[in-house]
Amino acid sequence: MPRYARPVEAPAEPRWLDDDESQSWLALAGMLVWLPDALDAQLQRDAGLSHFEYQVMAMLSMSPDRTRRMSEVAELANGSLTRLSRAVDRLSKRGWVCRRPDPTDGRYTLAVLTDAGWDKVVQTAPGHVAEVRRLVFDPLTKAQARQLSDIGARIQRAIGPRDGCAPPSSGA
Amino acid sequence: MPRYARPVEAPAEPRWLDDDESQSWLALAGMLVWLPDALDAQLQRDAGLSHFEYQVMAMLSMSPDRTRRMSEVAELANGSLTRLSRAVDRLSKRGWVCRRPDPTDGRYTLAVLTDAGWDKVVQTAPGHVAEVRRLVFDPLTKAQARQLSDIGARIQRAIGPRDGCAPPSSGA
DNA sequence: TGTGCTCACTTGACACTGCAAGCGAAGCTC
DNA sequence: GAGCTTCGCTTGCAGTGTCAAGTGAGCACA
Repeated sequence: MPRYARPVEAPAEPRWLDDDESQSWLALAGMLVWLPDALDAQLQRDAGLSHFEYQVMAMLSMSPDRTRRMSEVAELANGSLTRLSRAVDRLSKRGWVCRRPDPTDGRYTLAVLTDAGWDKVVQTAPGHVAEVRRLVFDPLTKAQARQLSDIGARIQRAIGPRDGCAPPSSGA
Repeated sequence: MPRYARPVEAPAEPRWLDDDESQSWLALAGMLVWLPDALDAQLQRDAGLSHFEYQVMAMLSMSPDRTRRMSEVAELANGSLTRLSRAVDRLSKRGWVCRRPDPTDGRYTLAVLTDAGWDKVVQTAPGHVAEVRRLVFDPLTKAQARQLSDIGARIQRAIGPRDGCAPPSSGA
């Protein structure tokens, strides 16, 4: 395991993790690696989509007129604008999303979910939700699920605001 | 937010997430994106290492003779053999790790942490642990930290064994 | 009007990753 | 001990991500 307990020759003297903490961190670190991986795998297998691409389409599917500015989509999907731009390239090629200049301000670009894109989301969502349920909520007690919500919020608050990204508790 | 609540026209009828679950999932998903990012950022900034590279070196620093077979390192660092091979390429170029054929079986390759690599780990560890503490343990109550350990274990168990990777609870 | 700035986005260069094919070393069978 | 298979690792390639530079629309102020 990575060195989280005190090394033999420590230069500074930070507070090393005790046994409980080490174990928690180990469990968290594993989850951090494997859960996104598992969710991506399900979407890739069943829908040919990355989790990020799915999030982009799912988000558009909940927006008025299935339309939203690129920068808003990027923020809501937890991704950079560059990443979104490339994802929209891919989704456009597949006919699920298209771009359109914002008539009210030519600097903005609107991403629009097409009818085919809507169908794709409607068809993909149940399997994805089922996987989230299977991997996250089924194994946990109700109390743990509630705790998880608080734990996630606290950790995100500690990370602090990412430049240009959603403030701590905006659900948007 | 992505569509985890029921869409207007659902084809199948899975169990959609209720409000509590949606909120938990939202918090978890955000954490899943931002925590690895924040940890990587700290290591990159302070040590010029990715989290994965750090894990590789940290793991070697705890191994007998600072040496271990490539395949073992890959497994312990939660990475593929390809990924490890390339990471060791990079770390070798910087003089922190070197490869050596296993004298007992020429098929294996041993990764060895050099003296310079050891120094690098010793120098990097305190800052990294401090960041883990700042982002994870300081914001949580003791009880939450303990819960997190169980939560992580349950979710990893649900994901199941990844091919060739550590079984559920082997600390190895 | 025009010059220059800012803003939202895209694009080019480059880095990292996984898949699958390739490689040499071991082991197995005859 | 020749030939096949298996094993552990590396490598070519394609895909996706970031950073920084580029583009074009709007805005501000002379």
